Amino acid sequence: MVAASEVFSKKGVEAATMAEIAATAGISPGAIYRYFPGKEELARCCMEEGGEAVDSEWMTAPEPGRPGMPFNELARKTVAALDEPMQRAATTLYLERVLQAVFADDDGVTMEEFNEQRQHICAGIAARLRFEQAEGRLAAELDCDALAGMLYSFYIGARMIKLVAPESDVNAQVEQIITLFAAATTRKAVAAGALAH
Amino acid sequence: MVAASEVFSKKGVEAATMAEIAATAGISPGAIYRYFPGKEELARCCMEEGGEAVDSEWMTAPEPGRPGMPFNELARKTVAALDEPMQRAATTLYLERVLQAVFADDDGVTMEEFNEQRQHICAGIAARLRFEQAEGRLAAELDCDALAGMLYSFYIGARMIKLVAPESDVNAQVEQIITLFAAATTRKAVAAGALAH
Amino acid sequence: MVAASEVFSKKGVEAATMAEIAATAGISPGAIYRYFPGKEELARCCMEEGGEAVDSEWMTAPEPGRPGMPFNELARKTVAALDEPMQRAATTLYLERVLQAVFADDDGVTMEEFNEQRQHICAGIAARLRFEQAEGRLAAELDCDALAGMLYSFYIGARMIKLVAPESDVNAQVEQIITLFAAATTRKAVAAGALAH
Amino acid sequence: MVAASEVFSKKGVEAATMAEIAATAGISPGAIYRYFPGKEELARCCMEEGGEAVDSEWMTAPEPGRPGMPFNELARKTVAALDEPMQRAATTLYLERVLQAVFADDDGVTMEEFNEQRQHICAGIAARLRFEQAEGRLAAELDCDALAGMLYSFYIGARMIKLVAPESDVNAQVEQIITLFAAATTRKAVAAGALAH
DNA sequence: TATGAATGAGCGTTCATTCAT
DNA sequence: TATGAATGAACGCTCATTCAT
Repeated sequence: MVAASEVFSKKGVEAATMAEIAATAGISPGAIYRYFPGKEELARCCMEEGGEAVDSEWMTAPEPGRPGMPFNELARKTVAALDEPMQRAATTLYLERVLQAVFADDDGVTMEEFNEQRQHICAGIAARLRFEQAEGRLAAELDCDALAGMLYSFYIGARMIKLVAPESDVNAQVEQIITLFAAATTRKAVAAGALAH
Repeated sequence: MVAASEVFSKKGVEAATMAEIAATAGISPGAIYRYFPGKEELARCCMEEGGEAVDSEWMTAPEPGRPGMPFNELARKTVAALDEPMQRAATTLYLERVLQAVFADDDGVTMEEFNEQRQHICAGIAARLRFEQAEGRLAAELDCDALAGMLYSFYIGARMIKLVAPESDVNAQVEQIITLFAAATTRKAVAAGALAH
Repeated sequence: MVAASEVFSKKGVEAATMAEIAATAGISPGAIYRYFPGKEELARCCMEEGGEAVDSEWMTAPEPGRPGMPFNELARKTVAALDEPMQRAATTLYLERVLQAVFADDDGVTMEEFNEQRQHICAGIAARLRFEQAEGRLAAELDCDALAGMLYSFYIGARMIKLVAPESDVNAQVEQIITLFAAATTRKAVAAGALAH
Repeated sequence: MVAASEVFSKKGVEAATMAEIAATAGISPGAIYRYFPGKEELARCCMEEGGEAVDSEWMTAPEPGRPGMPFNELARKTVAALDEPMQRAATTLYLERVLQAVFADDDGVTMEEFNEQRQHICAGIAARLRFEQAEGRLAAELDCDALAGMLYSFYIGARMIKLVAPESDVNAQVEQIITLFAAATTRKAVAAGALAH
């Protein structure tokens, strides 16, 4: 619901009231419950609305015959999407949900959701990195899983920074990563060339 | 108030009640209002306490005569500190502060604090990276400011991930960065060596 | 409405929702209001349906020429009927009706219905007891009206207990009553016999 | 709370609102929660307030050296207590709770409470009846457990009838029971006397 | 006539805040 | 000054009822 996202991103999930969301949407409070079982689920839906497309693209690993979007291109697209206006709402929602999970007493049940999503995406990133390695575009000695975890952390961090400093140039940052990856690759080629002499 | 910080860290600002804070502090609920005008202000005071021991080391740029801790070592130490138990409380408090700033109606006044801190740290990181470049340990064509922003985002993201997945191996991730940096450096040396032939 | 009775019996009047009644009846919630002005009236109609098959037998007093079923037999049959599965629904509906009457603001108008029914049944029981006395099967010094009231209370109580403890052996309980009645009778005969000496 | 009992007995637990109870008690709604965890517990406390003294007296079985109150006296006292004004509230509360338990989906957890209380009281009644048998004041061939169940049902039923017909003479009914018991006893003595001739 | 989405008042409960002691 | 019982507004949510279709 666009009205819910609007109120959630302006006030936060905790501070937003169902009455205000309903008023913003131009309906009555009770009508919300026809479509969502409660405030919690409404917030979850709002959160999943943003970035789901990009996330799912990372989760589908490339294969030799079906390489999909090259790593560099997908990485650029992912961070470029952070400039979309709705990202702000998605990120604050995500942040609130993380805190809620951290403070929840449900023995980590809620946290498992985040971990599963993270693990899936990290696995997807790692698969793509291994694909790059197989294609000779990434240094073979790099640990793709650790690298994927590092990239995911960077992505999460960048989203948070965007919240506080929307002008931060994440695109330039991802270019540095791409440059580093390229440098780590060509080194071997150059070294091989050097040894050939 | 140390008692307030304790409760805020454990339950979150929203979930913490003045009654519990008072009980933890060993005083009555009413007594809190002698020292703080309300819960909100109490939370703000607790958040401003957030010390930055490691952060400050990054802020002091190295100089030729006083190099301080090498980049790699400081980077390793910084992420190693994420395994300390008190980090969890510090991170949750930090995240809550971010949310508070995002939702605050004070026209970004609170947000400025975050940005100043971030900019200082990023500047410190960039200075150290430039020092590494000057020493020939980092490829000259890398944009140190962008790289610093990327490292800061990674750090912030890693702290969040640690909250949800304490078992995540941030140390391995930072090693990948160090490896990438080293690879990007040696390439030039190797290339230079190759060209020498 | 049979659907309404079904839902009321299963959930109770308060817990039953118009939506569920409508769904059970296979119509829309709004359609109910074509036939009943509201939930309250619907409940009242369902409650008035409560048939009293066994009850009516007690109401018809025996006469010398037309003794009908003997007291003991009818008493046994009455409590044996409490084991029928449909009794549960009938009893809950009865109890809810009692509560409704107690809480109603209609100055006891609703309560009069209960009292009339109770008085008729008690009168029937008393008539049968008097018949037993006349036949010499029940001690003459017993107050049949008080005894009838006691038996009716026992019956109502037993129905309630069956609700909470379906395994309670009401048949054994009624046998005790029959035994007591018999003992109270034979005493006189024995005493008479003794006096005859 | 006397105010709660007043409102509960006038409106019923379901229909009574915490706001009305608070207003009747002359306090604010929130103040109720300082003394009771919620409406449910408040209702339970109100219910237990009535008749607890009598109940507990039945539960303590008599012993040869410590016979306690004779059965007849205690029975008379128990039904005489039904004329106390607060009994009405206690009975309606009890009735509502039974219905609540019947309709609850908690797999009979709530019902167990009623059954335990019932079983304790029935056991107490049976123990007293056995004591009477041992003392020769009650026919030995009577089944004390079944008789106790019958007396308990009568008591529960009488309470309900009092709700609908406060003028019903329960005292006269209990006198019939006492008469029946006495008759069943003396029969044997008389019979023994008769046989002696 | 029947529908079923929408209404909106009202519920139990919480807890930051106050103030008589 | 400190207490802690009391306040009371506000919340998420329900559901009997309505009414445009």
